[in-house]
Amino acid sequence: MPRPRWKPTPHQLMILQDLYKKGLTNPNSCQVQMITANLSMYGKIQWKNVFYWFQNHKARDRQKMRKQIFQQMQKYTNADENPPSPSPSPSPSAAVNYQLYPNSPTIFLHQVEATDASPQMMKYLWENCMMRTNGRDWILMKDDGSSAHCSNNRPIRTLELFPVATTGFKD
Amino acid sequence: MPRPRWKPTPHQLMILQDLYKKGLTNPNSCQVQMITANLSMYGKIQWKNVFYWFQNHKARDRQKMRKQIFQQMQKYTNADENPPSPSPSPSPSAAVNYQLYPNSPTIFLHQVEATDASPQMMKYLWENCMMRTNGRDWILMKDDGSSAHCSNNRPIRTLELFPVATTGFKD
DNA sequence: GCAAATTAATGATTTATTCAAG
DNA sequence: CTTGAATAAATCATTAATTTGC
Repeated sequence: MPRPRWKPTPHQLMILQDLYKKGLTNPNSCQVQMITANLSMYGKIQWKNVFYWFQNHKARDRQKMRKQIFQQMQKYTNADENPPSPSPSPSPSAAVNYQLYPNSPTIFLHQVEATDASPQMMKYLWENCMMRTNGRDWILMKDDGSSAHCSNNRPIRTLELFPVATTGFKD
Repeated sequence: MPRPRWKPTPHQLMILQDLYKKGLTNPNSCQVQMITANLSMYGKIQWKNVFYWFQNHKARDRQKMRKQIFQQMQKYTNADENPPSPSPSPSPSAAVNYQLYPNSPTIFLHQVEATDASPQMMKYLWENCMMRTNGRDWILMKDDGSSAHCSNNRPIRTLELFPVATTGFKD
């Protein structure tokens, strides 16, 4: 009865993590679409899977960071014995400077360099998304994961722009 | 430079409010799509406009309610003079029972009856969405509002199912 | 009256929390 | 316990009301 959840293949996961590490933490819908298209070569995947992955990854990264900071603070406040440093007070309160709502500016792709996510993908993302950053499309996919062409006069072509040759990766 | 915001026409607004009042406070994506299709007869509109409208409307409804409750509490605590009722204490703390995360169950459409949003719409929503409540689609539209057919083998037909005759409403 | 200045509404986004599968 | 999925809350940003000084 319950629909099975999507589970990224190792290769898909690696690409996602790589993109994230390279600075793409908040992809717009166009970028999500491109990523989805690329990753779909390695297994069934939908737009929303990618979308949620970035949402969750960012949130939990942040969570982890907060937790660390909290632990640091506790360490400093609890341990009355030799606070590790007498240098100009890297005080606990400094840690609170962690910015909660940075209103993150659009991440530009030149922050993202060559990656497992193929240079072609980077090129495509740059040329087709960032160059018209104002014209964000909303791109749709059917829930069953079928490739759901979204034709608005001329269809949006995506997959054929990515390398089709095998990468030697096993899923 | 800034893209203009969508503004519901009076008729669109009336339909939205009507649906909301009738109990449809949390439409799923399929329902949003159907509503969008219907409303697009009365003016340019996109999927996300409808989606956001319900999100915001619900949130601000809730906000208003909380505010009222707060004011009630203040009234009771500040005014030492004759608390209006001696009945089994409709105490302020009772108000706090307001459920923050009700994990709202899917609103079923039979809660929604004949409405300004045309019986056809209701029928369609029921037959095409609720009957396969597990198969929520993600439906997409281009950001420019163009009608962006989403063809997955057979195209999704929507508009022609709604009445096209004028309703006598002025936008 | 009537604009410039403030404030209230509300559309659009992002972040935080919660639910639930595995 | 981890993490995909979904909803709620917080925030940003633009437009409409409204106020204010002339």
